[in-house]
Amino acid sequence: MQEALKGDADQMAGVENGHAEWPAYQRLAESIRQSIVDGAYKSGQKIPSEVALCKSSGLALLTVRQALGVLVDEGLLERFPGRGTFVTEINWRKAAFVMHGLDDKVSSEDIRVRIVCSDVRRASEDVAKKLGLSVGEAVVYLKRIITVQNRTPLLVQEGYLLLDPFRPIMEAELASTYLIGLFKGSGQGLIKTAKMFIKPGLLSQEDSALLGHPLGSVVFRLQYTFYDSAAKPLAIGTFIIPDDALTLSSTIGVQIPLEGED
Amino acid sequence: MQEALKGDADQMAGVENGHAEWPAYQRLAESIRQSIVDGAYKSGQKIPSEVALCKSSGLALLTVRQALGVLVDEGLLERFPGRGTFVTEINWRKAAFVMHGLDDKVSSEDIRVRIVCSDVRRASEDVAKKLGLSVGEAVVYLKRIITVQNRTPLLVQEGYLLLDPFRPIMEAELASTYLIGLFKGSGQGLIKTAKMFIKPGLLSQEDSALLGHPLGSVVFRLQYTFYDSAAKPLAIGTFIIPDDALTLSSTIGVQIPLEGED
DNA sequence: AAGTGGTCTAGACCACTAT
DNA sequence: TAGTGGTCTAGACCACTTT
Repeated sequence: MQEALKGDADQMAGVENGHAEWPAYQRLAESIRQSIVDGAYKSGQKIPSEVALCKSSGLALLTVRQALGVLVDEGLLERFPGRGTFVTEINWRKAAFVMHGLDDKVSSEDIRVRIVCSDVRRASEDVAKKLGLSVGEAVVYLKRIITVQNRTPLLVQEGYLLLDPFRPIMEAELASTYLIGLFKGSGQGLIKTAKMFIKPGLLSQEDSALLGHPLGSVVFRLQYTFYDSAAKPLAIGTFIIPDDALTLSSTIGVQIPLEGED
Repeated sequence: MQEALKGDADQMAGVENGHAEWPAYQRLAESIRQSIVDGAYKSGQKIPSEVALCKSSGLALLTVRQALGVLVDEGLLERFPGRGTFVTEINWRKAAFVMHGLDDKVSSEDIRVRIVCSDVRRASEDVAKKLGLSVGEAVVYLKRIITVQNRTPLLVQEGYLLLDPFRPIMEAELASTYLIGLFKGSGQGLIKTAKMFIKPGLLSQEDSALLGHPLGSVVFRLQYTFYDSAAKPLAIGTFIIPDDALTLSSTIGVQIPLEGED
């Protein structure tokens, strides 16, 4: 029924599995992807319309749209109503970077959280502004160090939490791996949004001692703000992460498997 | 025809436009999003099935699926065949960071590229490995500084290109804003993939002079590898970017508009 | 006016998971 | 066995862009 696809089938990389058939929309997506790689569809140029692809592939409109959707998600295609579908021109400045190296370690069970310091402080101008408080209001200051068991310390966390007078924070909660646990009981106030920024930084004397890294090493400074469902900030702070503990990587254009990294 | 949606309509934030009607799948998505924010659908828990949502909304299956797809893309929902659809538990370690501050500046037309140094060198062990060459083969070394007109320098680029004996590189090409121009003529060899890593770094004496920043400032080091359609590396190098010229930011969970940043 | 993508319907069969 | 999401069909109307 779909003889037009037979030609595409041997362009596929993953069909050799035998009894594991790939869905039609994936096969079509791979076929178009190959046309982009080959240069048949050139960067910035228009590719055949949905209807044309329906005819050439023998697939239904929705299936063709599904295939195109895959490639749009991959950033290979851009679609414009009334104009057509175009091959995205590669642009390294539009890259999105994902974090590696932390999740596998931190999500493992043998994590230890050590509280370096925790007390109630008066909000400084900066902290008050970021937490939506008045200067001088009470906040919880927190400094913790997170270690994978039997290993060198992974990161330092330093930040401020809202002080909820109706629910004092327990010492045990402060050692929770997931900061979210801190806000579980607090009324509406579960974390619904997190905003983060990454900046490069230098290790301070205190933090270099805590992390066992040389003074003046370069680090990632991951600044966060956690919000509740009413978009009210609940917590701000910074994760201080040695550069060897975290990788921020990105692949744009046609995805190719990454071999050994350094 | 779709009276069940009327109740959702006033939960919508963007309907006040009047004659600009929102599509049904967006309205349903917003309605589900609100249920997550309100806590009606709790983190990690299962939400009603597609069929149930069809009935309660009066929409067709595909439209419901489209709405759920939106929320999956936003990272609010996760779907598992045979089990159901669940509210994603928020996890800051799964964040993806996008770059700001460069694109608006670099894409503007008044960009100047100044070549600090460019010559043919013998590939070192490291360069040879990354470009897939043998040690000692000839490569083009390149150091450029990129400036927005009448402003302080934006970034320094330092890297190595494959030397194509059939197509000598022109001086004018080396000043191209888009490095891709360098590979336009070179046979098959248009850039099809870019892989990048971000690390924190310190400004060297030479680069601090070029950028007009104090020695020892912290910077982003954006390491890149550009590949052609055969996954052969064409160019490697590093963009050295002062920390005030680039922002890496991420929002996870329910998206809320970001007000003034610092 | 013709072409394009965006939205939407009303069905269908399948593989997988939980019971 | 029942429920769930994944895939797929064959239509339809609309807003928009280009000619």
